[in-house]
Amino acid sequence: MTGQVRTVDGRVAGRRGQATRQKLLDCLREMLDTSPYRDVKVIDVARMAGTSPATFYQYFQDVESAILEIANDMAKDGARLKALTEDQGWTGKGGYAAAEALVDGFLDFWREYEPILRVVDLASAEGDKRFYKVRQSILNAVTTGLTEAIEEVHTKGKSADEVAPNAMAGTLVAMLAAVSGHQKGFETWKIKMKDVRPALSTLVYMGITGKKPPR
Amino acid sequence: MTGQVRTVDGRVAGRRGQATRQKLLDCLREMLDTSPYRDVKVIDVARMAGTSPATFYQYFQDVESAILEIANDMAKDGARLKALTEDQGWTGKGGYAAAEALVDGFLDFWREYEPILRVVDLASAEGDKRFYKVRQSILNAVTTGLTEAIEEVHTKGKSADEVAPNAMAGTLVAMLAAVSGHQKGFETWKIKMKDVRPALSTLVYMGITGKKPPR
DNA sequence: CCTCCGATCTGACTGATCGTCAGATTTCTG
DNA sequence: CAGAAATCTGACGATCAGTCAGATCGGAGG
Repeated sequence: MTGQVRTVDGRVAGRRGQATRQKLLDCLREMLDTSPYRDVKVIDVARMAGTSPATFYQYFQDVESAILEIANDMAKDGARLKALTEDQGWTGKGGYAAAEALVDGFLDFWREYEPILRVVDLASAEGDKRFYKVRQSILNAVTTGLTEAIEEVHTKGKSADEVAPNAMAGTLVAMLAAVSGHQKGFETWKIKMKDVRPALSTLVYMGITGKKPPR
Repeated sequence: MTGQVRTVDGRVAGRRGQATRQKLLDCLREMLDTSPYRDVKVIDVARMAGTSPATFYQYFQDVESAILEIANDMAKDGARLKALTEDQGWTGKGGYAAAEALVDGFLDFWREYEPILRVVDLASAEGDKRFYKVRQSILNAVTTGLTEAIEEVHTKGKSADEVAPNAMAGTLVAMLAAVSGHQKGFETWKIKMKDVRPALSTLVYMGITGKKPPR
C-alpha cells in the first residue's frame, strides 16, 4: 500500500536514491543522539552523510519530516508493546508478572528510541498533528489493550467501577511513558531503576485490579 | 542575594534596562505559546518587543538562557506544589481528599506554564544541566514530600515496605507531571479529564497507602 | 533651561544556514 | 556505446545569529 519511496517532487526513488535517503535518515538519527533537537542542522546531517544539503531537500521537506519518517518506523515496532497487553490474565501472581513484563517492555522500548521519542513528545505536545498521530498509534494501542483488561476485571469481579477504565488505562500508559523517558533522570536522583520497576509494576497492577499485588 | 539584574557584560541594569529586559521575557513567553520551540527566533522576539536583536543579546546569552530565566521564576512558584504534600494525613477520606488536591495542583500548574515546562522537559532530557536543575527543584520537592508521607504510612501500619518509598514517590510525581503535560492530548482522545482526575487521585492514594480509596 | 555623562539602544556588518534551481554527473536501458 | 532517466551538486538570494562602534536617551547638577 504505502510502499513506494518518493522524492519531494513526487518521483519514485530508485535503488541509489533509496540508499542515500536511508543514509540521511541514519545520520539524522545519530545526530539526534548527540545534539539537542534545536541544534540539528540540515547542513550537518548532509555533511555527515557525505552529500550536499540540496540532496537532503530532494527527499525531505524539512528536518521535521525526516524525523517523522524515523518515528513512523518506530511506531511499527511499537506493536510489540500492544502485544504485552493481550491474552493475559491480570489477576493473581500471573497478573503481577504480566505487569512486570509490560513495564520492562516500556523501559526497553524507550531506551532504544529515546531521542526520537523526545522529539515526538515535544512536537505532539506543541500541537503537530503528524507527530501526534504517531504517538497515538503507539500509546493508543496499549491503552485500548489495558482498557479491555480493566473492563474484564471489573465484570468478573462484581465491583462497580469507581474509575472510568479508559481514563485509568490512559493514565497508566502516560505514567509508563513518562518514567521510561526519564530513566537517566531517576538514576541521577538517588532513585535506583531497580526500585522503580517494582513501583511501576505495583501501580499498574493496582490500577487494573484495584488490589495490592500478591507478595 | 541574587537580586541584581545584570547585562551580559556584567553591568547592573537600571530602571529602563530592567523594563526592556522584562518586555523581552514577556514576548518570548508569548512566542513560546504560539510557535514551536524550534522556530522561536531572536529576531522575532525582538521585533515583537519593538527593539533590535542587538538589545536582546545585551541581556541574554541566547534564547535558551532567556527561557531558563522564565523557568527559574516558574520554579519559585513551584513551591505551591510542595505545600500540597505537607501536613497531610494520607489515610482514610482525608487522605483521598489530599490526593485530589495534589492532582489538581499539578493540573493547574501545568496548565499555567505548559509551554515553558515542555521546553524544560526536553532540555533536561537532552542532558542540559541548567534545565535539569530547574526541573529538579520543582519535582524533587514534591518527591521528598511524598516519600516522607509513604514512610510515615509504612511505620504507622506495620506493613513491611515491598516497594522503596522514594521510588514510589518519584514514579507518582512523574505520572502526575506527564498526565498534566498531556491534558490536551487526553481530551483529543476519547478520554475526558474529568475521568482522569479520579484515576490519578486513586493511583496516588493507592501508591501511598497500598489500599483502595474509601468511596 | 542647559550641559554633560553614563546608561541604553541600534544600524550595519560578518558569517552561517536555509531552501531552490539549473545544469553536471552517474546509472540504467537497449 | 549512445541516449534517457535518475541522481547529485555548486551556486545563489534570503534569512538569522551574534558583534561592535557609534547614536540616542534620561537624569543629575549647575
